[in-house]
Amino acid sequence: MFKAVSLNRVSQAIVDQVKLLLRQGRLKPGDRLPSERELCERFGVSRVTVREALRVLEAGGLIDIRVGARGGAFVTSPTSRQIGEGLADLLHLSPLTAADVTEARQVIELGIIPLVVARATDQDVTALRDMVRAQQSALDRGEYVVSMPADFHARVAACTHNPAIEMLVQSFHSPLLMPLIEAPVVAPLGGYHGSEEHSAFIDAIAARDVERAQSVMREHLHRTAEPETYAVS
Amino acid sequence: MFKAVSLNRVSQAIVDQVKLLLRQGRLKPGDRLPSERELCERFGVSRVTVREALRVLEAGGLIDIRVGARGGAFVTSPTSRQIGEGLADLLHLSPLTAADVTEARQVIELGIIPLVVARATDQDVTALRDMVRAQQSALDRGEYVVSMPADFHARVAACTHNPAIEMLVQSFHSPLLMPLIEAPVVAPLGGYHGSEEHSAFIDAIAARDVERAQSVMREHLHRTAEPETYAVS
DNA sequence: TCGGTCTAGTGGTATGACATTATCTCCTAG
DNA sequence: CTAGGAGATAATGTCATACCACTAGACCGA
Repeated sequence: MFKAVSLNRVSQAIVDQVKLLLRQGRLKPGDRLPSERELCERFGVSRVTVREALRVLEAGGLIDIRVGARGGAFVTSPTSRQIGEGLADLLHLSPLTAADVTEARQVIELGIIPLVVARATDQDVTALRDMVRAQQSALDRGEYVVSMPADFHARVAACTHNPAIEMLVQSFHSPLLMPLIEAPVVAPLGGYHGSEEHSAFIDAIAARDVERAQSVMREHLHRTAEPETYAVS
Repeated sequence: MFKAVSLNRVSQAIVDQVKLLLRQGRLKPGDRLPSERELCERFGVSRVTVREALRVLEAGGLIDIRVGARGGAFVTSPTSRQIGEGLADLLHLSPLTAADVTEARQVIELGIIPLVVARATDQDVTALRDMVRAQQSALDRGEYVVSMPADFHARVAACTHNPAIEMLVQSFHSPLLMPLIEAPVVAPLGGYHGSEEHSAFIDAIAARDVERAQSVMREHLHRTAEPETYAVS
C-alpha cells in the first residue's frame, strides 16, 4: 500500500543510469564516457560522487579507466576470461569444498562431450593433438606448468564452438580455483598420465565415439581429483 | 631485475589487503571493519581513498555498508544472486547469443539429473510439489511472476545438495539473463504448460527414472527456449 | 510502561586544491 | 628533412576539511 521511499545513494543512481545506457545499447564497447568533471556538471553532483560510481562500474568490469590526456572511462568489451573470473570469484568466496567444485566440473565437462563430438572440426582435432605433443615435449624437458591441463580442457570446450560453454569451463580453471581441483596432478608422473589420457580422449573424439570419450574423460577427471586414486595408479 | 614499483592505486592496495584478510579467514562474515575515519588513520590515507576501496568491496558483494550509529562495513558471505547480477551485466555486453546461453544451460540442467535422482530426499520432492502447487494456484489467480520458473529450476538444482551446482544454476537465472532464456514463456499459456511439465518432471524424479526425467526436462527446456516451438504447442 | 527527545557516532556529499600521468604539439639540433 | 626532447594540455589520483542525514541507544517525563 505504501511503497518504501528509499532514496538510496546518489552514486548508485549514477551507476544504474550508466548500466541502463549500456543495456539499451546507447553505450557500446569502446565508447568513452565524459570526463569526471563533465559528469559532475551533467548530474549536478560532486566529483567524489561521480568517482565512486565509476569505481563501482570499474569493479564490475564494465568500464576501464585510463589516466592521462585522452584518458577517461571507456566501456569495455568483456572477454570470456573476465566473465570467468567473476564466476570464479563467486565460487571461491563461498563455502565450497573441493568435492563440490569437482563434481560441478564433471557435470559440465562430461555433458559437453556430445557437442564436442558433433562439432569438432579437423582443425580442432589437429590443434588438440599439437597441444598434447607440445605439452609432452615440455614434460620431457622437465618443464611442467600448472596451466597446461587447464589449457587443454579449455581447448576442448572451444570445440563446442559455443562461447558461453567455453567461458564456463575457463572459469573452472581460473587460478583461484586451481588449488581446489587439480592440485594432486602437478607431480610429473601425474602429468605423464595426463598426456596419455588426453591422447586417448582425442582419439575418441576423432572417431566420433561419445561413449568412449566420456568414459576416458570420466576416469581422467576422477583420477586427477582424488589424491589416493592417483597414488595407486 | 628491478621489479616494477607501480603502486597503481592506493585504494586498490587497500582492497587487496582486505581481500587477503578475508581469504586468510582473519575476517569472517559478520565481522565489522573499523570506521572509515579509523581506517584513514591506520592506512595513512584520506577518507576518499578509503571510501573508494569500500565501494569496490561492496560492489563485489564482500561487505555490506550500513549508515547511522553502530553502522559501518560488515563482512558478508556473498550470495550467488549478488555476483550473478554482476555476471549478467558482463554477459549483456559480451557476444553471447541467446542460443549459446540456452545450450550451456541445457548441458548443466540435464547433466545434473542423475545426481538429482540419486540424492533427492523425500523432503526435496515434497518441496518441489508444494512449489508447483503454489505456482499453479498463483496462475489461476492470474498472477504470473517471471521469477517462478527460475525458482523451480533453482530448487531442482538444490536437490543435488551441491552448493557449487546450485550457484551455477542460479547464476543462469539471474534477472538480467531471463530475457535471454525464458522470455517466450511469460504468457499464461506457456505458464500452464510449464506447470504440467514441472509436475511430470517431479514424478520422474520420485520414480528415480533418470531417462524419463531427462526426456521431460529436455523437452521443457527446448520449448521454453524457442518461440516458434511454443507457438505450435 | 509508553512515548518522545537528545546525542554521539557513522556514512554521504560538497568544495577546492594539488599531484601524477600520458598524450599531443612544437621547436630545435643534427 | 628527420629525430628527439621540452613544454603544454587534459585527464585521473589523492588529500584535507567541512557540513549534512541518518540511526541506535540513552535519557527523561507523563
